[in-house]
Amino acid sequence: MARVTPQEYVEEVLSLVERIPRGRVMSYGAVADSLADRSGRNSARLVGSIMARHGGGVPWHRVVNSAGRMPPGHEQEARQRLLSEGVPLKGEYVNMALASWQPGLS
DNA sequence: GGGGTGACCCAGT
DNA sequence: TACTGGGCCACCC
Repeated sequence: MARVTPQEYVEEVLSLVERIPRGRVMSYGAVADSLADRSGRNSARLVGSIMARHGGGVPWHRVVNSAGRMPPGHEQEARQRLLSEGVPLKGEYVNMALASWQPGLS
């Protein structure tokens, strides 16, 4: 498969995150999986690194880990934003069963 | 060139 | 619920 450059991969990740609808979320792993075919990469850890470094311009709070936990150091802000978008929360976690989204889904 | 680190994930214990 | 081990891949010494 085509193995895009690291920089192109960053673009792919960011543009996908931008497409996550209000009130829905995606896990790092789901993002990695969705881009796997196109990018030749499938590393949730890499997506996490990318969000940490380049997530400033996208709705980063709509990306959480597979358990629905929010990024360390930003729990408060993320929780606040998710809440205002109507994302179903279970205490400190996002209710992934209800909020998870993936491209192709309406 | 080599090794540690991290906004991760999954299966197993 | 919590911890471990193996896999992942770019970044920074």
